Amino acid sequence: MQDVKIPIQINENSAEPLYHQIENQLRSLIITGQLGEGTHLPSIREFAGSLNCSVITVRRVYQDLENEGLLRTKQGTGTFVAQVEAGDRENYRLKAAREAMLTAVQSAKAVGCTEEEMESLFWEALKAVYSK
Amino acid sequence: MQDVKIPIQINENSAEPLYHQIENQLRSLIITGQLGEGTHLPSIREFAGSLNCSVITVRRVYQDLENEGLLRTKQGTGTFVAQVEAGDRENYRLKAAREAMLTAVQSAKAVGCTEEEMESLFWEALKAVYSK
Amino acid sequence: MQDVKIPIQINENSAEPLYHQIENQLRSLIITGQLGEGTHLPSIREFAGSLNCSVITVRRVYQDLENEGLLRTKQGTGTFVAQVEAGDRENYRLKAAREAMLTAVQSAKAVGCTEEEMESLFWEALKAVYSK
Amino acid sequence: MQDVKIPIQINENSAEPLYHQIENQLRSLIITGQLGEGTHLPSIREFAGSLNCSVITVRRVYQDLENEGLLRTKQGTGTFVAQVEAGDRENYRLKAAREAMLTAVQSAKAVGCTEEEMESLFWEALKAVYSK
DNA sequence: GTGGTCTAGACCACC
DNA sequence: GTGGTCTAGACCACG
Repeated sequence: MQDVKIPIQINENSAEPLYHQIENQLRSLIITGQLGEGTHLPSIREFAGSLNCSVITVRRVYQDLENEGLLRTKQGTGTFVAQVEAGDRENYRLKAAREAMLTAVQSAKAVGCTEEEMESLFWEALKAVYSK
Repeated sequence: MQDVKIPIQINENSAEPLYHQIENQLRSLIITGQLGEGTHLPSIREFAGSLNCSVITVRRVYQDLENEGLLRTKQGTGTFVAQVEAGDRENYRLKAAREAMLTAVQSAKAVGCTEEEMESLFWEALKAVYSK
Repeated sequence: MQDVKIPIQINENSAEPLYHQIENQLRSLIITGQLGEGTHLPSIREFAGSLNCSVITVRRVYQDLENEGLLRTKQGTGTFVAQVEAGDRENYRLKAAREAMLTAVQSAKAVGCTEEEMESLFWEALKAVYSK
Repeated sequence: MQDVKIPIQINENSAEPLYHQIENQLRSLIITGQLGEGTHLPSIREFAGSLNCSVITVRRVYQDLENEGLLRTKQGTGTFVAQVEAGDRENYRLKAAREAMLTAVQSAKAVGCTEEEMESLFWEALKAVYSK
């Protein structure tokens, strides 16, 4: 078991609900292995303080991720990263990425993009993201 | 001016709000030219009836698209497709598609995909969408 | 779609959390088919009023059951019983009952009951429950 | 008086509180006679060490069981298994088992099981537990 | 100290 | 009217 700082970026202006932002980022950290099994997450009060949000919101995040099987929480002890099988981890990653890509292509098709245009936009996006 | 049936598909189970689904599809129809300039859209009441939704929802759709400059409402006469310049049409399309693609790539990167994986997923998505 | 009264019994003195009691009873009503697909559940405010509990608690119940796939909720419209496949319904029932029975037998074994004693206790319990 | 090793199995992942798990197992050991009257239990500190848990937890266990009359604490000497009358022992066993069975049957009825189904599930559970 | 539950009440988005 | 999110703050159970 380890004890670490969790790097979460909150976008105040986003339409995405606060708890969603936190959940998504935390989920990514777990399934990419940046938070290893057994990692002791900050207590809900502490995390709420550092994220500058309500305890309830953090509580909700932890609970949702526990329902997904990514966290394990023990009353009076704390919240920990659960054991995630390598296969599951891979599935999570690919499922999320595949859905994102599919959605993008569907949207592009809906506005009448040709396959060539999409390909060009894809490379453009790739360059934009990885040059940052 | 012409008077046509508007082909809108509503997905009851989607998390996407009703007005959003309708707006997006209607916007696509207009900027891809499937609804030409001057097309007379159904009355709010009529459209609401055929979509089996509330008039409030349709009113909101018409209003939002009018604000975007895609529709034009004439008191007592009805709602019509506005003039869309070729350049604007192109901008709309690419802007929407570009954003979609960027979002997808960012999501994929967030879950740890490599560029190679993304490319593979992109082709997969393209195939899936166009083989339908 | 139908609109009905939901018969929920709250036990104030139980150690079982309020939201758990409501969830369990509602789940039973759904998987036993007493609340058919499409049934329009009371609004969270209304239900909270009749259960004499907080809106938040009802909200949580609805959300948890939605995550389980038993409810479907549409913003601005309401909360409905989702489509549950007959097979799933059967699985739910048997899974719940099987676990309950297994737990009981394990507990009984832990305190040193013989198989004969258990059988006798089982018949006793059956009689007690069904004679009510 | 004797001094023995206490075989307690802790399940880290169970939702059941630690103190509960320990209490239940210790209670079973006592009422089934596996820990005879006068047995000298380990000191709180020692027990906590071997269970790898907090002394607070063990203290609570000892205290609860003392309240139930199953343990007896002598200042400066230690904690011992109290005298359990044969009748009491029998009562404990049957009470616990009876409650467990009743709960199970009620749960099963709540999800719509017929008496026949329950019987079948009961035999299944019995087989599962005793074949281990 | 930790998490678990519940409250009242606010404000927003949707229909 | 509906549900969706977030808040502050209380009290309890666990270690």
